[in-house]
This record gives sequence, structure tokens and C-alpha cells, in this order.
Amino acid sequence: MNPDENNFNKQANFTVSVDNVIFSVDTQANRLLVLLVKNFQQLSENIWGLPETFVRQGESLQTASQRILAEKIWVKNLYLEQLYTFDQVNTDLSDLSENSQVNSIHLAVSYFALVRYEDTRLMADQVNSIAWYDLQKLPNLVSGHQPILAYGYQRLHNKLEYSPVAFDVLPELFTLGELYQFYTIVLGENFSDYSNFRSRLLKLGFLRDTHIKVSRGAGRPASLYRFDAIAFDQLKDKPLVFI
Amino acid sequence: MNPDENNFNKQANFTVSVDNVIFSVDTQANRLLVLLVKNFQQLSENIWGLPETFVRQGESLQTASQRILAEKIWVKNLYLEQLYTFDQVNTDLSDLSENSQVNSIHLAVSYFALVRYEDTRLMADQVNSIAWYDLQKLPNLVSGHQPILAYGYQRLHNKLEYSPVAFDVLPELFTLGELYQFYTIVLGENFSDYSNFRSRLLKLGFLRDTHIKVSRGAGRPASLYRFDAIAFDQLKDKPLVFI
DNA sequence: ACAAAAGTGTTGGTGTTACACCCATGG
DNA sequence: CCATGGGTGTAACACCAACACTTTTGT
Repeated sequence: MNPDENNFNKQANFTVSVDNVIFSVDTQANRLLVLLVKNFQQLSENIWGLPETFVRQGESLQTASQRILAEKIWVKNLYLEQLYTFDQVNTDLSDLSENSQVNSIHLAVSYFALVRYEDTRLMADQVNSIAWYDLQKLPNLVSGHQPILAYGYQRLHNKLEYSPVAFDVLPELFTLGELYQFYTIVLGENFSDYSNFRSRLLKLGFLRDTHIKVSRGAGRPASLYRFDAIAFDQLKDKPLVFI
Repeated sequence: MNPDENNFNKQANFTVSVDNVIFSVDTQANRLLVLLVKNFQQLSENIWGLPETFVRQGESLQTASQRILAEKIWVKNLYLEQLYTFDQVNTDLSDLSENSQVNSIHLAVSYFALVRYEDTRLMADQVNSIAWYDLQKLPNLVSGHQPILAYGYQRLHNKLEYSPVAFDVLPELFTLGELYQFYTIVLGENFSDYSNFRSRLLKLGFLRDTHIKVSRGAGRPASLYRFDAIAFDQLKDKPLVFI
């Protein structure tokens, strides 16, 4: 509706990359993990970065995000959404000089993903190494990637509080203790009392008790629950609070 | 960190526009307003769109957003933040054909703004007409702009609930009734009981009673309050709830 | 001119619900 | 040892009521 009618000022040229912040929760080791990659060429400097890619012809942003995810890891269950668009990020891309143009602007459209840790298989190749990193023990990051990662973690934090993303990556059957542990790893130890967390979620009415009992080590066997997506959809109008 | 090392697939070419969703609250008429523009050339079809612009050389996204805002309205107080990046939006830009390239992708980086209605002055020019539209009585919109507008309204809704954006656009001195009315216009009639809204906000401790009394027509004079930004900053760690 | 009525701001009360913290019991 | 369920005190909220102060209306 509002084109630059007077073309005194030329449009900028753009290079556009998609950067993924991919989280997973390792419930065995109580770790919140983020996926990082590194060029073998830069092995001397121990600098890692978010998996990213340039957007190709005929490809949407989301498709590019899914493509790089599929190139790096094999995964069955995931949640994916766009985060934010950062401009003028210094990406340290080795071949940026070849692709960059005079007076061009670099946009980094970031995406946030949460994947099921147990089912993922990392796929390294000849050029890049790839690894899960504990969010508590991050290596040096490519310039500009730290803010994207921080933004992604904040989104993860918020999403857990009012949306059912956890059930996208939890096993199909899970105990309430596992669900609580998942939340604890992401949100921190004292995010809520376990007893209240239980009754709050059960009262919402979208967790189905299968009455199957499992024993994880010692202690009383716990009941396995299932997320009922249909029952949840009927609640989607109302404001939901998980914590 | 992860360039397309094999350049079998060419990068896409991009055109990037910035689209603004600019809201204001007309407390006189109890209306929530959004700023729309229209080309005179398209007067016959009554189709309006969000103010938008191409990004120019040497300009950041946020600068582009501020530029188009400054071109359309004069305003003293505002709140501005990025919303979302939509790709492949059909923008109906009249001169898109000139600028578009074969196999190019169009990105619309949207921004959300809230401005003080009383202080704004619309600036029409020879090419575009411009107007505030009641969100309840929207005209036909340019293809692709309705989702952006809906996304912007949702952001406004959420922001009011946990952030002090209202105080960026309210007058410096305001009564609690005016604050309540502001929230009512945006969130709807029954968002909260007035009595609880009062005591909740006063208990948070960042509203200063000036003890100046004003009479708006009939009724008991109300006290004028001031937003204390310093006191608020000291609370920014804690999770704030306004509704 | 005066009194009554009506309108708006301000404050407090009450029942319900959610929560933090704690404890008893079951497997 | 851990899952499960319940119990208690506190805080927040929806709903309601009373009161304070002013303008408007009626006579």
C-alpha cells in the first residue's frame, strides 16, 4: 500500500539466513541441551554456532528451517516456530564474502525447536561437527548467536508455562513424575510444588490415566498417563496455566 | 557456522518490506484504532493496507519501521517492537513488478506500535490517503495484511497483561478510572473487576498519587496518578501481572 | 436558592479458588 | 523409597456493598 513512490533511495540488497535454536531435554542426565555445530576448518578456535543455512530459491522460511534441522539430526517428534528476525548479525560465515554484495544487509530469521532427545540421531558430515551442549556449560559462540540463543531459551521458558509443547516431545506414555522432572529441568528447581503441579494438571482434564503401573527403580509404581489432544483442543479458548 | 558449502542450490533473491501495525486508543470515543493507508490510484476499490515500506540501503529494520511511522504520523510518545516475519505475502504493491526479480521471495517483517492518540497528527500526501480505523469496523484489507493485523492485536492484548506499555501512551497524569478505561477498550468489558484492578496496581507500588483532584463532569473528583519508572525498574525481575 | 437525586471515585467485606507447605498412606 | 492423595493457612480474586464528594435536576 505504501511503495517508495520516489525511488531516490535504492532498496537494499539482502542475504537471508535461517538460524535454528534447537532444544532437547535429557531427562536421564537432568540436562537442558542445545544443538551446536562447528566447522572443521575452525577447529583450532573452539567456537561453535547455531545450525544455520541460506534460504534457497523457491523455499519458504519454515521449509529452510526444517531442511537444516533434517540435515543435522534425525528426529521423530518436534515442535517448531519462528522466533525473531535479527538484522546485521555478524555470522562469521566463511563464504559470506563470496555471497555478500556491496551495501547488502544480512537478515537472520531465527527459529525455535524442541525435539525429543531420546529419538534424535546426530548426523555429522565431512565439513561440520555437531553436538548437544548443556545450556549450563556453553562453549564460545559465534558472534551474534548468543542473543538468539538467549531469546530462544526465554521463548521455551514461556511456552512451557502456557502451552502444551512438552507433550510434543515427551514419550507417548509418561508418569507425572517424568512430566514434573521435564518442567524442573527447563524452569529450575523451585518452579512449583509437585503436589500442586499434579492436581493442577489433572484438573485441567486432558491427561488420561492408563492405569498402567511402572516402577522406575525404588518406590511405589507410578501410573502412566497419556496426553489427550482432542480434550485439549476443546480448552484452547480458555487461558491455560501450567505452572 | 553452517554455510551451504556445496553451492548446488542457489540462494534466493529477496525483497524485504517492513509492515507496521500501529494501534492507538481513543478514550473519548471508546475505540481501539489501527492506522491504515490507501493509494489514491485504487480509490475505486475500497481496499486499505498497513503502512509499509521497502528497506533501503544502509538502514536497519527498526529504522525502516520508524521511518514509515514518521512519514505517516507525527507523534510524541510511542512503543515499538518487532512482531513476526511473514514470507511470500502478496502485497499488491503497485511497483512490485518493477522491483521483483525472477524466483525472488518477498519477506514482510512486521512491527507493532502503540501511540498516544491525542498527540498524533496524520500526514497525508499526494499519493496516499491515511486514516485511523476502528478495529470493530475494518474495511477490506490488502491480501495478506489481515493475519499481520490479527497477530498485532494479539501481541497488544498480551503486552497489556504483563508489561507497562499503557503508560507509554497514557498522559503523564491520569486517573485510575482512565487507566481502567484504557484496559477495557483493548481487552473488552469484563477483563477484570475495577475494585480489584485498583488495589492490584496500587499494591505493585509504581503508581504515585499526586493528590491533585480532577472532575470529569459529574461525580466525585478523582486523584491524578503518575507512573514511576524508577520504582517499576526495580520490580522488573519479578513476574508482573496487570490483569 | 435550596434540597433532593444521580453520577463517579474510593474503600471495605465475603465467599471461592489457587497456591505454598506439610503430612499420611500405599505399593 | 517414591507415588499419591489430602489437609491447612495464606493470598488473590469475583462479586457485592457502603460511603465520599461532586454535579445535575426539581421546585
